[in-house]
Amino acid sequence: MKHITIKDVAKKLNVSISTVSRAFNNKYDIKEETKEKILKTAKELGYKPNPIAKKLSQQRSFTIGIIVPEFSNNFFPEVMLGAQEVLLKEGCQALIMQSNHSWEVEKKNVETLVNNMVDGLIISLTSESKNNAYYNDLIKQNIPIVFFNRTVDQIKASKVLFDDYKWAMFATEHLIVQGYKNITHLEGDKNLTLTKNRLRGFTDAHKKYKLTVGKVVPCGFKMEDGERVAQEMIDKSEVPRAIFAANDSSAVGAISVFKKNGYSIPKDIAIVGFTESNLAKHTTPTLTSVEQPTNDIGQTAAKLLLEQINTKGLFVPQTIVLNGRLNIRDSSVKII
Amino acid sequence: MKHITIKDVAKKLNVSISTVSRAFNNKYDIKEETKEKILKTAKELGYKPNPIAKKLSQQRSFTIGIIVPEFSNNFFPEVMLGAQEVLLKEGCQALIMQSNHSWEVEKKNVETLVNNMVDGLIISLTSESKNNAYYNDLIKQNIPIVFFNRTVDQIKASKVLFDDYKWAMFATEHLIVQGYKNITHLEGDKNLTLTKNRLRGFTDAHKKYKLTVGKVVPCGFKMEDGERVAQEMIDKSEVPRAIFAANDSSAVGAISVFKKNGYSIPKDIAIVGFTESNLAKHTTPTLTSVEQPTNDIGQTAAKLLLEQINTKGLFVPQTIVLNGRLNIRDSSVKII
DNA sequence: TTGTAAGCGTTATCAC
DNA sequence: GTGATAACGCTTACAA
Repeated sequence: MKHITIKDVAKKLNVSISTVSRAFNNKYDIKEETKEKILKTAKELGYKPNPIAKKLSQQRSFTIGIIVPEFSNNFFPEVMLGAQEVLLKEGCQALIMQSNHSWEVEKKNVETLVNNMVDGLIISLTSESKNNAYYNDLIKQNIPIVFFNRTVDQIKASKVLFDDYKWAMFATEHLIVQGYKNITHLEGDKNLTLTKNRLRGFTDAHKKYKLTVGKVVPCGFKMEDGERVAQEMIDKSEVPRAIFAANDSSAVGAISVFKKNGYSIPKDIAIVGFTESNLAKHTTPTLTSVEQPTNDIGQTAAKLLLEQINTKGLFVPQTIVLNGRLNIRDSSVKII
Repeated sequence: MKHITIKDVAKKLNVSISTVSRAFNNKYDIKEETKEKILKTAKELGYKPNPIAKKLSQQRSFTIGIIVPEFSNNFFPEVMLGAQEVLLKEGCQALIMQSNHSWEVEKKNVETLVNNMVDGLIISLTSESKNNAYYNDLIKQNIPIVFFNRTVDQIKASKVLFDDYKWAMFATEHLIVQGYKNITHLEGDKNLTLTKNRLRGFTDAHKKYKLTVGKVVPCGFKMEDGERVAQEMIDKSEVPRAIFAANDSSAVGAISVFKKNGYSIPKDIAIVGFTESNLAKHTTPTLTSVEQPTNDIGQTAAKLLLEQINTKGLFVPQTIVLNGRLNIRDSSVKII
């Protein structure tokens, strides 16, 4: 497969390659007439600028890297879609990699992307990642990075966050005001800021209503985590009256184990999820959940990153917090 | 951010850049001693080969592009994981793009990847794609492509397929042998081979048992499609006794509408899905579904592609058909 | 075994 | 306005 190059176009028209290059990059003076002529024959010849050569020459790739822990949950795909919308408008391309919940893979992905000269990175950390120093180093090397949702406080970079505290509080409150006592929180992966914030929302909701804070059970974000924890609760005969789960996946996992063991939702156990997934509307009962503005998160992260890239250095890290919504469904309503 | 280059290493050691290059590419003669010396100081200096320059110079990228219609369903992420496993072993990297069910986006993705000098492509077509000519052109240009699952007959390339016919037949048979009559098939997106094959399996299962073939309703692969079709059935009072759905998503969509309208599954309507999703085990009732060997599909596609890349030209397109499994769950059992 | 130099397809800095 | 030409970082004949 032979690529047509700028040279072929130049030769065909008896102009220099620099003229052809100029025709494709509006920033230089060039006679309108020759420009059109070049553009026309370039199209005829099927010329496509080679981005690789452009990258090498410009030391800039017009590509940004996106690293997410997983694709399986539909949260991340939706965020990426949002990011791609704004990147596309700026002529940037997204290079997507998944770290598959492993810090090693995440680090390797970062290196691959940096070596491939991405202009910047949009990252949501794996649950495991503890290497803030690594990222702070990268940032010191002037590699633009924006983090979203899964991040840690110690990293000094722009961030797009969801107010997990506030919405965890709302979610818990929703259970409390309906009169549920003995509410247990299934805690997400530790050492993520969002996990701490959701926990804080959970406890503060109790405090607000002057209730003793419910139990907190380490769980995780996967269905299997929810299944495991629910099974443990049943085995220990410590099944709570209501649950505020780490996320929808763990909630769904827990629900299925509870139901299998004869518990009825919400009659025996009320349950609220987090991070509205496409599951929520289709489980039985339908799942109450906090909806995050996925598309908006992606768009905001991309905008922030592009801004940072274009202002080279003299920018201040920003943290933008976005709003959500509590979708109340059958899994949490009080049956009288 | 200043990258350390081959030059820096060469200067430091007073050797030529070609020697340094050779030290990193074992194929040339080079004194073991100098090689080690170079590798050592390269590491000290923090030298990382620049893949962009390598691509430009070698006209080969050691990157393969993967294009899928979507990430939302967990079928495609699992396939990609499988592909990445084998690619990684060969020192290849995967560049993933989603076409978001649009032929225009798919075409643009292909162009982006080709321009970025991917060594080959692994593609699952969007439902819309009708442009076989486009792909046949690409193949004529010697761009290695392997298609998986979603493909059309007219494209002359290697393919990794699932025997949709066989497993659709098994799925339908499973309903028939339990005594269900009046079985309706929710048909997937038209003009995909797999849709035709599933339909053929559906009809042939009926023929095998000398039954009149059930109704076929055009549906699609999304939850909304299932919801829409179920609602139409209810509105027209044409609710069947059993359903073989296009896939799990459409099955789940249909189930939720039926349940909302007072139908009981499987008592009133038995239902079987296709392409085991993480939903199947967690719906109520749990969903009978055909499980596809996702990881294996990815691995096989990647192997086929690498083989094709390495044998440049003198290879024959292969079609590999993989096997699956019917997971029988509550949604399809006969209640006596 | 090592060095020299041309080339990969662009962009960018000079002249003219 | 346009054309040479030197980068960008690497590979790879060909010489030495």
